[in-house]
Amino acid sequence: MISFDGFIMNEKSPIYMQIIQYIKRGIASGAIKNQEEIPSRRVLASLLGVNPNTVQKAYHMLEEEGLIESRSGAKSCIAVDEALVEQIRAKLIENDATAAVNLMKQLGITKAEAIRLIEKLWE
Amino acid sequence: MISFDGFIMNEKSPIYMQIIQYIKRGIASGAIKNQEEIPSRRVLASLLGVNPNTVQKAYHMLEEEGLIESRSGAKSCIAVDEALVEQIRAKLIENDATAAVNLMKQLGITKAEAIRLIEKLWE
Amino acid sequence: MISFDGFIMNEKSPIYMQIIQYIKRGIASGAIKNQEEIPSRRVLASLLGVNPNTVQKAYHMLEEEGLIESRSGAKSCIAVDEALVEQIRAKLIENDATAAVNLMKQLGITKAEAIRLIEKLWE
Amino acid sequence: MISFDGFIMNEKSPIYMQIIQYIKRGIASGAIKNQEEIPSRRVLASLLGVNPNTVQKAYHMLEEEGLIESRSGAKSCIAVDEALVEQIRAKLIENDATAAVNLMKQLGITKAEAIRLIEKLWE
DNA sequence: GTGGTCTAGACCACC
DNA sequence: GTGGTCTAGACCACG
Repeated sequence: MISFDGFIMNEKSPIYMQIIQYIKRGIASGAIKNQEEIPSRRVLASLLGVNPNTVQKAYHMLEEEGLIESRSGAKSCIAVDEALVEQIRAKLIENDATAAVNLMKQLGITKAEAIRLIEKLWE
Repeated sequence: MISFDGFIMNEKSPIYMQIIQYIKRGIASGAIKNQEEIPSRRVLASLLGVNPNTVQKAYHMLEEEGLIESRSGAKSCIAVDEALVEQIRAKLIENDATAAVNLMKQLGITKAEAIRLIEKLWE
Repeated sequence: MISFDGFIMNEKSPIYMQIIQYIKRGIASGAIKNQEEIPSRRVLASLLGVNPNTVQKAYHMLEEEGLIESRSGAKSCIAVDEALVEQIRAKLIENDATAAVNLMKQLGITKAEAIRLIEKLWE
Repeated sequence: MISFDGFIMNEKSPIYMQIIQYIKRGIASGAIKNQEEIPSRRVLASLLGVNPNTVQKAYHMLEEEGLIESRSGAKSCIAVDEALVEQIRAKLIENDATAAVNLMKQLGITKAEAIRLIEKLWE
């Protein structure tokens, strides 16, 4: 069963999108494995303090992307293969790095300073 | 006159909020100086390809926060105390970089790969 | 034993409601007679390809309306007074036919076309 | 502007579906013409006493079927050509007639009686 | 208990 | 004012 312990909700983006991102990151990082069970709408909704429909929307979109399999009355589970995992991971990494670069550029930092900062923070 | 060259719009948050964030970050980075002029609603709206009302909303909220003031029809930007600006800037940079580092670590990327990625994306 | 041969399921209303309507119409038409036996939940469920609980819900509501009664484990169907049944039937037929006529008139079909269509669809 | 004077809401099917049916029937019967303006979400919602979102759902599905054109900030209007109108009309007529035939069959009426009834009710 | 759908209200961007 | 989206709560069919 997927754990949502590390999930932190912010107000910047839609909740259902944050759930999608959390699960995608989990899959990309290997923390969430194929055929792993996901919490039901109600369980996750009460865990996050949101409406079950918000969770439903996230799950539905993940299902449309082929990352989840749902069967009415049964538990839903993750359905990804290795190639898909790698594809998702590559896309997420590029997005994260691009966003960070843009923010730092905007704050007037130089490339050299940025790299030094990354090196320092990595430890 | 404030430049909006580095402004990149996303669809995740309201546009007026993105404009506010951009100006706040500009002040923090020192790119926007005290008493510097800001584009009129119409000019910025046509520059960003959005509705003048959207720009108006952003300016109005900045005005309420005391970061902008009207002066005989034209608007100008008020920067806060220099030392404070630098302090805020350092904090923002560290936050951004830390967030990026954490996200990339979570996806299982190595430090060397991360730095190579940053260099490539910086142009 | 009540026959469900003519039962056609649609997706517009709840299944249990369709079962209730079918039995009520059967009583009105005289196709279902007083004290006639109804299929058990399981038999009807497998016949219609639905969940036994769905049939159970329909039977329960019919029982509350006094149209069905339990008798030593088996269920039987209670028809109301003969004259009343005929009266209800005439009214239902007229309603159905009037509704169909109005809909088709509204769509600009001629009487002759309508009759030809009915003949064709009747088989 | 499309009139909803003759619209009567029932509880048997979803409200948004009834709105769709009403508009489709209007198009099929010629009562609603191409390029005709449709009421805004709010106007129709307050007219029918339902939530604007329910109207929105109906309009959205009609748009997906290519029967409506929406432009943000502007009025929406009907967008159908002759061939499409005839296609919709044929489909609706068949559905209505089939439903009527099934209901009457279920009430134990004969084909001859049904046709006599239709003829009588048509006047 | 499970997932699926309908209705509702508030907020957003745009004209 | 317009259409579009997010969140919410209730109900349904099914196991």
